[in-house]
Amino acid sequence: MYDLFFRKFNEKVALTAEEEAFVKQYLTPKKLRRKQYFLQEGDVCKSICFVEKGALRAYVLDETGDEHITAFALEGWTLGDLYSFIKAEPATWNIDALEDCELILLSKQAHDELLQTMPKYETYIRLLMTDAYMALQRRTTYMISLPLEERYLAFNQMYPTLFQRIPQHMIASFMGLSAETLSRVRSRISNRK
Amino acid sequence: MYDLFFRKFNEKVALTAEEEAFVKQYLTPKKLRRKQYFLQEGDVCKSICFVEKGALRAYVLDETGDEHITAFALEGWTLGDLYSFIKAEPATWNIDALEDCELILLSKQAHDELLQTMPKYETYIRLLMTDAYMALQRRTTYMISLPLEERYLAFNQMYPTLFQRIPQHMIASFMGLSAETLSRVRSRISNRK
DNA sequence: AGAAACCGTTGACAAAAATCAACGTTTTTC
DNA sequence: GAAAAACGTTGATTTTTGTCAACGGTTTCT
Repeated sequence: MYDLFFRKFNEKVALTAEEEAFVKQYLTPKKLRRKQYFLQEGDVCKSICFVEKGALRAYVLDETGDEHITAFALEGWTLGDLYSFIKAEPATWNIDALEDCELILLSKQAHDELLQTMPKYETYIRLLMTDAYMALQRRTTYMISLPLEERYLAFNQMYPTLFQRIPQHMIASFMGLSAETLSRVRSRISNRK
Repeated sequence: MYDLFFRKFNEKVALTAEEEAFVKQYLTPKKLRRKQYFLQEGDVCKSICFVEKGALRAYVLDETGDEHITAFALEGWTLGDLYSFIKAEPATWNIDALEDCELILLSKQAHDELLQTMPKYETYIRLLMTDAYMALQRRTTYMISLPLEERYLAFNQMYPTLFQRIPQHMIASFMGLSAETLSRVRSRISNRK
């Protein structure tokens, strides 16, 4: 159940068996069925979740009620409305399960206590944030600088597993496009050769 | 010269006078004239810079040679091609000075040593990364979910000083728009009332 | 197993944004 | 201090993207 979580943790910061056991005390497993919410807009994001199994998406609703997907999370990724989590303010994101999920939750309280008591946890979080920031920076750079077809190819290469598993219209939403436009971009790409 | 740097540092993590002196050893001041490069695409980003005074921008060039601004930095902000800095790979960003600048440089080596020797520095970096990530997340959320006029207003509110100081066509580039489109968006907003 | 919902694609059309060109003003440069 | 470059705006036009509608083929639900 905590397998992947500690595998990922150890990739960043090596833990002894005792340290793993210590961290484990603070974690809460949770299962989520497809379409269930992990977080709803307006609620405070009290935990961030690590995905052991399954897939999640985060999205916001605009004034006309349309969904705009802001993030995905597959196995090995961590997701939450970070702003809401850190500042304890109402979330602007909704997060729900695209598939049945096994999650590992880390509450704000657990997070704060671990930061206080365990330097290795702080290192883990620092590296997690750094990686997340670099990935997001790359994504925004692509968004404003690459034409559609190159952008699709770049994103596809950046998140290959994602693009196989997630419906196209959600990829479109994630890229800020209509489903029809993405479909046409894809057909232009296949007709290139 | 190091005034603002330590002010910002202390806002995140309080330092004693001795600790400040210790950190100061690792810092290098640098002046940059308007239009000078801090970083050029292809070079490795060997330092990140803290802006004591002045303004910088980061941008990428597309296949047709057009500039797309990915980030700005004013007084109190830290800037660099983080991916290049962390991974020691060639930068994809260019960074240059929009005004004469006084910068404080932190080299990769200094960064690594401070991380090893000074837990408070790691905390500072963790908080810096967290803040940067939250800001970037908000920016991307606005990018894909808000219509142009609301997006302009939201960005304006998010970076009020920036919008006063930076030419409109750079704001447009930062928002992924042509200068003409932004100009029309602005005139639509003023005609609202 | 059958009905309903979902998915990806295509076509026709409308809306939005980019492009190109020109302009009067500032700001910079030398 | 004069020339050149940069700036923001506007108009006309083209290109890109969104929208609406329809379709056949899944998958999901019960």
